Amino acid sequence: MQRQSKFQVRPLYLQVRDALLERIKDGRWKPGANLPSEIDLYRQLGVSLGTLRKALSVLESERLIVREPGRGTFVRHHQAGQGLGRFNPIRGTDGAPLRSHVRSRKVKLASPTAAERLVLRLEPGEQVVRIQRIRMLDQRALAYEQASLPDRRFPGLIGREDIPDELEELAQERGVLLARAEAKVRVAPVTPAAAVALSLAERTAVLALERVAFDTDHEPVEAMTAYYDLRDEYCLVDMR
Amino acid sequence: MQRQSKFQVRPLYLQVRDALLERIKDGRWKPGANLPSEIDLYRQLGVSLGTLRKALSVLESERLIVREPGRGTFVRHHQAGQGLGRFNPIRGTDGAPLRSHVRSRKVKLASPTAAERLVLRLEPGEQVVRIQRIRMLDQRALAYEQASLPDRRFPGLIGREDIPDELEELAQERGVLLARAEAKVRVAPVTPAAAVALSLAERTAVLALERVAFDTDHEPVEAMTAYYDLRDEYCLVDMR
DNA sequence: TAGTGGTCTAGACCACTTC
DNA sequence: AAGTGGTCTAGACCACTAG
Repeated sequence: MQRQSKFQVRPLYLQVRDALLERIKDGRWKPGANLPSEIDLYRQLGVSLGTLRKALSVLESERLIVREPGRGTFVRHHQAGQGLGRFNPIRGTDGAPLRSHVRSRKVKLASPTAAERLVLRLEPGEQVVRIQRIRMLDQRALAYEQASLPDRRFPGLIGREDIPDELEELAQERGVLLARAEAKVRVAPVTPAAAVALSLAERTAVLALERVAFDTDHEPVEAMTAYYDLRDEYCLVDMR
Repeated sequence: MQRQSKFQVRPLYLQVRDALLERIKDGRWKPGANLPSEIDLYRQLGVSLGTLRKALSVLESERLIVREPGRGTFVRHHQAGQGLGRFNPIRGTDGAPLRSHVRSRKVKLASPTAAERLVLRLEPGEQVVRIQRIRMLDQRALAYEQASLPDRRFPGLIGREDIPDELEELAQERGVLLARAEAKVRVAPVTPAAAVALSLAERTAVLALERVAFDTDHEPVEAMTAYYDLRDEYCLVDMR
């Protein structure tokens, strides 16, 4: 590691963060794994305890690790079956993430739209995997969504029957570390396909959500468009 | 200050944070003011530099201060005329906060609804100040909003002509430190009053936003309901 | 040139978990 | 009893800003 010098250098604690992140990315430390203790780590890396701890704090604030006093430090992992994940803002009456299930799922390879090329930063000729889902809340159709992922990054999805229904699960399976997602929420008439899926009259006004998810390198991972037929549910926005 | 002991004690750096926050709240350090240097502060408080810096980092992450290397540490303040503030999620086509102006403004004292009593945690008999606004984007009516604030906390608003149009401005004027806001976004038919204000047909589906803003003590400050007639604008949700 | 915040170190003690 | 992460200290050097 390179210490601070009179030349511009990424601070040591960020270099340490990067080095630790690398070990998570390359699979040396898998989701749920227990990291070495802080003492082992700072000796191993040849930095001071304070610097190591600052690096760990960054990873913690990025929600990539969790620290448990007395127990250790662990790579964060997505728990399946917790309802719509961290990157879906729709909440139930009680404010909790919705526990929906997917009824219909279609997967196909396609050429990206101009919008997808842009937000997913695709090279000319790159294809996308499109996944269409109908999400149910008990017996009611809640949402019609269409997610697009770069085929280059998610190969082998086409024939599969057991594609995860949550972005978080799929990302974890592929070792992709999600960092952030950004959604644009609008009121819009349902598209014909969504109207059929949700059993709504044509052009009924629904909540339309366009989401883009990014990984720790700020690279776009998925672009999703979804139409929600909400009753008491709502889209939660938390501002700090 | 009380150091860590074998009894459960709020960590020293959080006690320091509280002490510094107190000086901002009581007006000793006003918005925009330059805090004493870190050296002065840690000597004055009788803690180590590391502890003081940790306290300042907390305040910085709470967006209450800004630190500028080589210049100093300052109490954050709201700049007027920056468009809809930090606690409004509506964005223009370019992703920037909207620069709207208020055309009509009505203020009155009222008895709170049951919902307001709940979210604003009002004592029996407490009154609210209700502010109705029509927000314009150039010549177009963009939003009809109704904000309710506890009269106890914001006295003297009733007769005034120059009530700030942004929550952030009003809070700053009263020395209230905003920390967080939470909004529920739905698709709903416009209310009759909003339909008139926005020149929409009755029961047109619009984006309805219910927002509650909290201060640094987690006390509710304002409850707002707004109806937006959006064109290319959208509600931005950032998830981390 | 003096003053500011940012980084980094080495070492101590603490509360908590686990065996 | 051993090991973990959390807190706290004292002191050093750095880059940057402003008079």
